[in-house]
Amino acid sequence: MARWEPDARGRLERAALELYSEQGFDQTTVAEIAKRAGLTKRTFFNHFADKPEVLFWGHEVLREVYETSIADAPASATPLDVLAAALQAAAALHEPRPELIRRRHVVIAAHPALQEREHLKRATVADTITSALHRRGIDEPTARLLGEIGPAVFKVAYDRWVADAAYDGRLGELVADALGSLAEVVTTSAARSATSLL
Amino acid sequence: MARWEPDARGRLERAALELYSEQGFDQTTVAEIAKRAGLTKRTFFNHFADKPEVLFWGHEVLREVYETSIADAPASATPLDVLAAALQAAAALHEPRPELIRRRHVVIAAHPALQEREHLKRATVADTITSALHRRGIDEPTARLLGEIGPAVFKVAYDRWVADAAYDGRLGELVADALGSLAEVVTTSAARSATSLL
DNA sequence: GCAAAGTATTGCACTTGGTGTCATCGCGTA
DNA sequence: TACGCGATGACACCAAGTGCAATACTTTGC
Repeated sequence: MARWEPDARGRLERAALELYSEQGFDQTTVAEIAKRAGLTKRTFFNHFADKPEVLFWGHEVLREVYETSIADAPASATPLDVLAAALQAAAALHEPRPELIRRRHVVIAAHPALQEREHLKRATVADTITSALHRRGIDEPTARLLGEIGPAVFKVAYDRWVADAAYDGRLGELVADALGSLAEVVTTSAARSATSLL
Repeated sequence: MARWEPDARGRLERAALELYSEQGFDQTTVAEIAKRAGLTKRTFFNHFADKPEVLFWGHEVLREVYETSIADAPASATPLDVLAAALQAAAALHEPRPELIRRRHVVIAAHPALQEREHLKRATVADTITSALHRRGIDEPTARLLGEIGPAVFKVAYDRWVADAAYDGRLGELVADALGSLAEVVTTSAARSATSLL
């Protein structure tokens, strides 16, 4: 696929992350990104739909990971077990390059427009989970619920992980933690409700 | 606050919703919206930060509702009970004008840029819930978790509600349903885990 | 080797979103 | 009546994003 110089797309991604980091998202123009990558503005828009999109490779891969890990879970697993396994698979995807992900996270945290895009991507992940669960025979409302809960739980763990380099290599643990808290919070309340019925 | 004609802001909101509905978001220019409202493009941007924002009044109110309903919940309530009460309060806020909300929903569903904004607003709601719970003495990680879970559960109910006019006046029930499913899914799995430990 | 076909890149013109600046209008108040 | 203040408008400007046609390079078939 290589033409003039190989990997135009990758060069644009790297140049964009650098410039967004150095100067901020607003202060960086697309022409500037293209120039640093040795290309032109028009070529940038041939590769990416818009200025934010250049930061959001990865999400295609993420969706595939969810899809396959949910499909491959043992038949005996409960719905929540399946979700847990999928979240662990997603965590494993993040572990290898914490520095890169952290740089990206800082850039996104600094600009609402990028957060918007991130949320939208998260929503597509929710849809992916939902239909993958549904495909296992889980009823639609439950699948939807777990599809929404999954990314929510993951975010809680991810936010802690990304905030402190001391957690490097332990995102999986943090995800397990968050799932544990969920169980605790819900069952505590359920127990109380049951009691109050007596 | 009224000057030439009263309620410039409201006129812009109505004109925008109409035009987005009639022609689509992309096909509508800001100049057009302003013209229908009897104003100019510059005035539009004096009232709203950008083109999407004109659809997202409401969210300020929503945040206040969450804040006060969480603060006012009885001291004896479990964290999940508090969240449930807050979600019911939010539901009550939606009930009165289903047609308007539904029109708005259709417009948003038709365009990614608007969905992005919606997701961002939802995230700010999550933050509001988190800090309101934290202020009740609930520990930070649990508060965060519930802050993320809350809007997720609400969305499941809201999506069903908005999809079918037969649910008018029953959003509260749908929210209760979703919370029930959550408890079921989580406790089922917890029971299995406990069993498997024996 | 060479021509043809295909694809990545570019140049250019154009629309629109969004901002800065300054003038103007209409109202409340001294 | 004069003054101040906030809402509106006119104008110029920059950058995002698109459509279209030209060009540079690569690959394929011969």
